[in-house]
Parts: sequence; structure tokens; C-alpha cells
Amino acid sequence: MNTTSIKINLNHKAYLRDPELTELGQRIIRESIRLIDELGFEQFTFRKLATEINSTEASVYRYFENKHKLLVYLVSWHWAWLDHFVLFHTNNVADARERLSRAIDVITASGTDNPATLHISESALHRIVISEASKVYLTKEVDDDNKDGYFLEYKRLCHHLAEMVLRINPDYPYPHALISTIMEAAHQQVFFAEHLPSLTEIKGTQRSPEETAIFLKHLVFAAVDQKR
Amino acid sequence: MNTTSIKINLNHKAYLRDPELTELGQRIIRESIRLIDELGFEQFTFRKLATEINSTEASVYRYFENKHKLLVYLVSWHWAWLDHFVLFHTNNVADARERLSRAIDVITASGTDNPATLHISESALHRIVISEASKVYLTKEVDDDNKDGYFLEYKRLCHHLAEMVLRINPDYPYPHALISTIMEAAHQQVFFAEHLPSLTEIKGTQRSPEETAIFLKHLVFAAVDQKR
DNA sequence: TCTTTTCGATAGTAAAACTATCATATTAGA
DNA sequence: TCTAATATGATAGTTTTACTATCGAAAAGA
Repeated sequence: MNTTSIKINLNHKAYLRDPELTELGQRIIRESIRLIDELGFEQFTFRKLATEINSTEASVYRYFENKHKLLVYLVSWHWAWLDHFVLFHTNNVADARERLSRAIDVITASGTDNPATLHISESALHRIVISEASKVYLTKEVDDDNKDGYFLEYKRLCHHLAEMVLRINPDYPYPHALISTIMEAAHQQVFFAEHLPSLTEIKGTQRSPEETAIFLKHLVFAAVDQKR
Repeated sequence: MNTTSIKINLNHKAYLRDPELTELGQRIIRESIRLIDELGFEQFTFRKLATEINSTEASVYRYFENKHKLLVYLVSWHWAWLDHFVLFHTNNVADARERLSRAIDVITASGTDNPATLHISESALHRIVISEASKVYLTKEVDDDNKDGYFLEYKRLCHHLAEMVLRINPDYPYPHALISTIMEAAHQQVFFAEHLPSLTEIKGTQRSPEETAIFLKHLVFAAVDQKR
């Protein structure tokens, strides 16, 4: 065996039937990532997806109640995956500052496709998260969805980075606010760089994630090191 | 005349017919703000709006091509209004630091209803901007919409604040990125405080805008004053 | 007064967002 | 290996959304 299989476990059921467990489920995931990336979430429909996977609308509905829950699933998966990656890249790094710096690199980096998760293209998923992730919580159903645990993966990642902030400066009064701000900015700045360049100094190139990371580190370390 | 009439001019035509100029148009604006605030943008439809204003779907379509353009109009109006307000509150303030501080107060403050714009409830509009504003640009049509000038008001406000940053520290390398980050955070943090409280230290109360302003000032002045 | 504009009323279409039913293929358990 | 449960495909149908078209009456402007 030359590939390690990684199963990302989510703490909720945005799905009706676990798509990881069947071939059709994996096709639904793989092709929905492709289609949402291509069409955008608003233009994406279960009908189009069904055509793409040579199946039927009814079959897709057996896995997900609606396209919003499918997006919740994809975005949660991404956060769980990132949390994993952050842990992996900060493990055994003794210096608290260096740990936070590497964590920021991980959350800004554009996804790299991993052979361990063949049915998920992390790079396409990362593009989806940039333009669609905030739509999972910016709804009137946010409180119900929160009760169902749909944002646990995001909160956990946020909390892990907030802990790193407190390790550097235990007196910093806004660790979670600072981290949630830069986690959102990590996407916005890349999006602005590409589509609304006058809103940022980051250039809209392949390297905009790296540039964004530099800006965010500036910002975070300035805040954490601030004299009061 | 004991009220001053203020006409906010937008630099684009998200509308087909200027809603400010007719009574029906003003009713469309007033009731759409009420309805979007109440139902959220996804559940809001022109059919429901038409019922609310005792008119017809066809009549609403004579003012706006679709509900997305109506949202663009409302959000642009809000940014133009805020830009106005920022200018008003920073005018004649000599100190650059104090100017930026007051500007941050203005962009975080929950709207106060103004008798000069009777058909627009600024407080309801502010709630809409918090939960719906990012949806105006997070679409596949963002580049076309940008060409049509739909984001000019937002960019102008961003640029005005970025200038204040440069006045404080002409060498700060990311004035626009910093301002666009905190302008988005000004909404996110209030939203998180109310719905996803574990993502922030801001408390979900009536005073969360003020608390958010304090956090954002911390952040901005730390960044701008950073030694390099 | 005449004419243009505005609005309401009505009707209709295409697509989206589902739900229901039935037959068949596959799989799992006994 | 037989049987029963499950998964999928095929088909069809409903309701709602997002529009478009047409017409006539009222109102407003010249």
C-alpha cells in the first residue's frame, strides 16, 4: 500500500446518507466540487449535477436534503482538513511565534491535491471556500444550523489558532476575534486581489495567497505584540 | 421647511427606473428593506414584495431587473451614505489619528434612522448590510458588475479610510488591505457576537458595534504603529 | 386636449426545488 | 445458496421562483 487513506470525520450530519461510503456518494462529492467551482453556487443545481454524474435528481436527494446542506458538508470538510494540516505543520515546533506563523501559511495556502483523498480536489475546494464559504452562515437559519453542529469544524480551527495567540501573549484581549478576522481576510484578500484590486495591495497573481499570508502575519504580530 | 432633504447619488444604475423619483419606487425601497431584514435575502421574492406594497410583480420588475440588482442598489446606497457620514464626522478634525478613530466609530455604528431619508430605515439597512452585503460581490458575475460600477461607493469609502492610514504612517505598506479587512470585520464580528459567539470576544448585546469598534481600533493602530 | 408615461391586471413560460412510486440490480445476512 | 434488505434508476408529478408579454385605465405633461 503506497497511499495512506485519510478519512475526515465530521461532527454532524449535513448529509442524509454518508457520501464517503458509496461510489455514487463519492461521485456526487467529486462532481459537485467541480460544478460549483465552475458555475458558482447560485447557478449550481442538483439537476445539472445529476446529469454530470449520469444519475438522477432523486438519487442526489437521497444523499443531501438540498444544495445548501451539500455546501455545508463541503465547507466543513475543508475546515476539518485544514485543522488537520495546521496540526501537522505546527507539530514539534517549539517556538509559539513560529507555530502561529506556520498556521497562517497553512490557512492561506491554496489547496494542494492529495492522493489520499482522491474524490476531493482540495485546490478546487479551496476556491469554493474563498467565494462561497460565508454563505453557509449568512442565512436566517444560522442559529438552527449552529445547534446542529454545522460550524464546529470552523470553530475548532479558530480556537486552535486563538490558543497559539494566547501562548505568545496571554494578556491579548481578543484572540478569537483576531483569528476569525484573519481567517475571513485570508479569503477576502485573495478574492479582492483577483476581482476588486483597488481594495487591496495584494496582487492578483498565483502568488496572492503567499502575499496575503505576509500581510496577515504583519497584522497579527502587530496586534499581539502591541504595547498597551 | 424643518427637514433637510438629502439625495444620495449613486454612480451607476443598478435600477431600470430611479426608485427615488416616484411614490411606488419609494415604497419598493422602504418595503424591500423591511422584508429582506425580516426574511433574509434568500427567502425574499418580488412576489412577496409586490403583495406587501399592494402592487404587482410586473410593476416591481419595471424598477429592478431582479432581486440581486435591488440588493446592489440598497448596499451601494448604504456605502454612499456612510461615506457622507464619515466625511461629516471627520471634517475639521485636525489630528489624523483622531480622524481615523472617528471614522471607525462611524462604520461600526448601527444605523440611526434619519428623518431626511424617510423612505429608508438606516437601522434596518445596516442589519441587511451585515448579513447580506458580501453576497453582492461573491458571485460569478462580479467582474461584469464591477465594470458597471456597482462597487464604486464601497471602493471610495475604503480609499478614504486608507488615506487616513497613510496620513498617520506614510510608510505603512497595506493601507487598503487593512481597511478592507476591518470594514468586513466590522460586520462579521457583530454577526458572530450574535450568532456564533465562540468566534469572538465581542458580546452579543446592543453594544456590540461599540465593542467591535474598540477591537478594530486596537488592531488598526497596532498595525499602523508597528515598528519594522 | 392630446399624448406619453405609469401602473395594475391578467396570463403565461421555463426552470428550480423538491416528492412519490415502482422496478431492478446488488449486497448482506441467515 | 437463498432470501431479504438496500441502493439506484426511471419516470412522473407538484409547487414555487423568476421572469416576460399584453392590454387597458388613469394620471401627468406639453
